[in-house]
Order: sequence, then C-alpha cells, then structure tokens
Amino acid sequence: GTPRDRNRARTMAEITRIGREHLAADGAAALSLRAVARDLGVVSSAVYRYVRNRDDLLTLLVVDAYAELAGAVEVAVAPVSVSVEAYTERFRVIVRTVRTWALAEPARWALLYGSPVPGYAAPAEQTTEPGTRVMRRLVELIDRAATDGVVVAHPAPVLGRKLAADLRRIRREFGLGATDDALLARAVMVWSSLLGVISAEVFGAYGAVFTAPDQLFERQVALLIETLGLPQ
Amino acid sequence: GTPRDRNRARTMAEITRIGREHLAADGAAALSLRAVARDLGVVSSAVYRYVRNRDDLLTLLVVDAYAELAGAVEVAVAPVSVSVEAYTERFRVIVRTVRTWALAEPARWALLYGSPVPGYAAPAEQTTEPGTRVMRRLVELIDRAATDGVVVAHPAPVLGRKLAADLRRIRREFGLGATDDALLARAVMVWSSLLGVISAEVFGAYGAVFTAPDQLFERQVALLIETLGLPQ
DNA sequence: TGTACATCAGTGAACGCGCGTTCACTGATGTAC
DNA sequence: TGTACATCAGTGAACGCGCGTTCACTGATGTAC
Repeated sequence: GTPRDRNRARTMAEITRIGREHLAADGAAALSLRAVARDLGVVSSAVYRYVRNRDDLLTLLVVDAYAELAGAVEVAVAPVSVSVEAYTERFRVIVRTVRTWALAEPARWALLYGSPVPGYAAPAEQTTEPGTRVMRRLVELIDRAATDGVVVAHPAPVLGRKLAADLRRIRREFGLGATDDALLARAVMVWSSLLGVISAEVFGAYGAVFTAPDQLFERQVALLIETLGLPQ
Repeated sequence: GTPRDRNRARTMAEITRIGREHLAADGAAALSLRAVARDLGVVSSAVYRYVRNRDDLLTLLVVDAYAELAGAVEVAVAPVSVSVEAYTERFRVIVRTVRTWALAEPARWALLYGSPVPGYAAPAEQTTEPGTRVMRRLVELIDRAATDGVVVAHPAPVLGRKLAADLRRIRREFGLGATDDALLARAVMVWSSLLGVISAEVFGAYGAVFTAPDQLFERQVALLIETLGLPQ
C-alpha cells in the first residue's frame, strides 16, 4: 500500500480505539462523532472522510467488539486437546473466556448483548457473521461431543412444529450432524443462560449480594454442563 | 388531602406516565427533563418542583417499573392453588408473566435488567426492596416445594467457602428454611438464566433466527424446571 | 524524469437543534389566629 | 367569618454547554502519460 493507504488504515484504527474509550466512558447512546474528532485532534467534519455517519461508527465498534471477543475465545480454546475427554474442558474454557472478556470490557459487552441503542439497528450483513462466531464454536463443540457419544441422551421432548423447523434450519446452517432437536434446544438454552449469568454480573443486577463472583460463576458453569449432559 | 395535595399527586403521576413514554421512545440515556416538561405543558424549570433532578426522575421510573412488574406477577400467581402439585404451575405462571411484561415493556425491562445507564446509579435504599420482589416470590416458592419434598434432591456440590457464606446470608434474609446450598445455587442460576432468555428475546439477540419464540420459551421453561428438580 | 490532472485529507464556518440547572419573580392556595 | 402571613406552583430569562451534518475551500499526495 501507498503511504496514504497506510495513513488511512492507521487513522481508522485510531478512530476505533478512541470510539472504544468513549463507549467505556459514556455509553453507546452518548457516542459522539465530535468527541471522537476532538480526541483525534481533527476538526469534526474531518471524520466524515472515514465514517459515513454516527451509526456507521457504531457498526464499526460492534464488529470490532464481536471480532475481538471471538478472537479471544479462539485463541484460548486452541491449545486445549480435541480428545474425547476434553470436551467439557473446552466448554469451560470457552465460557470462562467470554466472561473474562465481558468483565474486562463491560461497555463493549453492553453494546453486543445489552439493551439495544435507541434509534440504531446494526446492519445484519456486517454484523451477523462476527456475531455468531462464539455461538458457532459452542454448538460445534457440542455436536462433536454428540458424535463421540459423550453427551448423555435426554428423553425427546414434544416440540412445536415451528420450533422444530427453526432448529432444523439452524442445524443445517451450522452443519451439525449429530445434534438432535432436544440437544440443540439445550444448547440454545445454555447460550442464553450464559448471556444472562454474565450480564447479571457485568451489569450489577445482583447488587452487592455476591462477594465471590468467581465461585458463583463456576457453580453456574457446572449447571450449564449438566444441562448439556456433558460429563463434569 | 387538600386540592393542592391531589393536584400534586396527579402531576406526579403524569410525570411518571410521560417519563415512561419517553423511555420507550428514546431510551433511558436520552431521557430529558425538558422533554417531559414540554409534554406536561409546563416550563422546564417547573418540573424541579416535583423532581430533584434528572437522576431522581430515573429513580422514579425504576421504582415504578419494578413495582408494576412485581404487581403483575403477584396478581397472576395469586389465583393458582398452593397445593403440593401446583408448585410447577406456579413457577410457570411467574416466569411467563415476567416474559409477557418484558415483551410489552421492552424499554422498562431494559431499564431494570439491561445495560446500566452511564452516569446513573440507582440508589439502593429506594430500589432494593421493589427490585427483589419477584426473585423473592421465586425462592419462596422453591423453598415451600422443598419443604413439601417435591424437589428432587441433587448431589451436594463442593462449594467455595465465600459462596457458601453468600448463600447462607441470602437464605437468612429471605427466611428460607428448606433450601440447601445446592438448591439455592440452582435458584440463582434459574433466575439469571431467565433474565438471559428474556433479554435475548426482548433485545433481539437472536436476530431473525426463531420464528416461534413462544415455543422456544416454553422449552426453556421446561429446562429451568428440570434444573430446579421440580416435576414437569 | 517531468508534468498535468485527479484524488484525497483536513479546515472552518454555518445551520438548527437540544440539554440540565439556577434564579428572582408573580400570583394562587392554604393555615393560624 | 375575616384577615395576615406562609407556602407552593409555575414563569421566563439566562448560563454554558453539547450535538450531527453540510458545504465550499485549500493544500498535499498520488497517477497517467
């Protein structure tokens, strides 16, 4: 690339970095192009060379956060063996990594999984792929565990026709061969539970009730593992 | 009360009502005293006769939302028999009512259980009691079911010392006589899972993946019941 | 290698808007005697 | 029942601040020949 290209890339990275800081300080709803411009040392209209408008900046930050979270998960889980016994350990590593990231980056966690920003809708084309990477890792892990017969079979519940169709579509999309409806429904439950458990901690929903959040989380992870039917 | 008192109460109710509308339209972060004053048909400084400042208005709305949600739950659950067989049904009524309220009032749900409002901290003295009413109903229900021996006993996990102390404190505070550590940890898990499941739906975290959210929710409720060890 | 032109980054002014909070004030409603 | 005084609700102006977005512009960097 030319020097100009390199400058452009560097400025883009700067804008993202500054945006993250403002997110952490004031929240997504108050994210302001003018404030970013100020920190960038540039007149406010100049950032329009890099970003179409405020919503575009938000989208940038959403994609950035999804990518970083998924990257952290992938890096953390890579060294763990894929052997049959290690499924549970891999599961633990994934959910612990998500929690650790969320606690370190509460504002970005809120941007991804908290209340939607009023007036802003993340564009699905840019957001869906990075937004499903962690969930994909989870269901693939579960599917492989099911293939290896590590997952306890649960009695098949009676599912509504539409729900069954939704689950079938998800199974096809993620290429899951060994996961039946009951197990996939459990995987979805485990994912939403994880969001709830982490958000409760990050957003302070427990108030000052729990003095040992790590211990609480480990207990909750054990219950997620139980729900999935993985061995403890 | 005097006419003046009645006027004051009516105006307070109006402010709350208008605040709810603005919450729904623009979110808590953008809630504005001036906008409320405009809708009230009054000059902006006049609302300071009713509310100390913007944070105070937010607190008003938080307490109002907690109270309405808890009220809805209590009204819904009241007619359900307290007989031994009805514990599961009462549990279902509670969680369904919470979900229905959240879907009807997404902005207020976000205010209670979504991302915190930057720069605002709800004052614990006013917020804790109404904020724990629903949770209290749930754990009391579970405790009674345990008293009646309806709950399946799970193997006692090894708990960290601090977590055990936290659970003991909670048990004392809510006056739970039959709930052991393992069960109370499950109750906490069920509560955070419920928050996660409902928030995922209300905040749109699933995107357009599920076309039958009712069916999905019922399946997830069944898994919560399983986690608690209540009979289906 | 040099020149003409096109692209790009950043400027500065402007438009029109909104916000929270304070303050001295007017006029109406309530209370004590 | 009437009067003097206190309380209260609401006014209007002001302070000082912030925002997104557009537009015509200058000067630097890149590209094509």
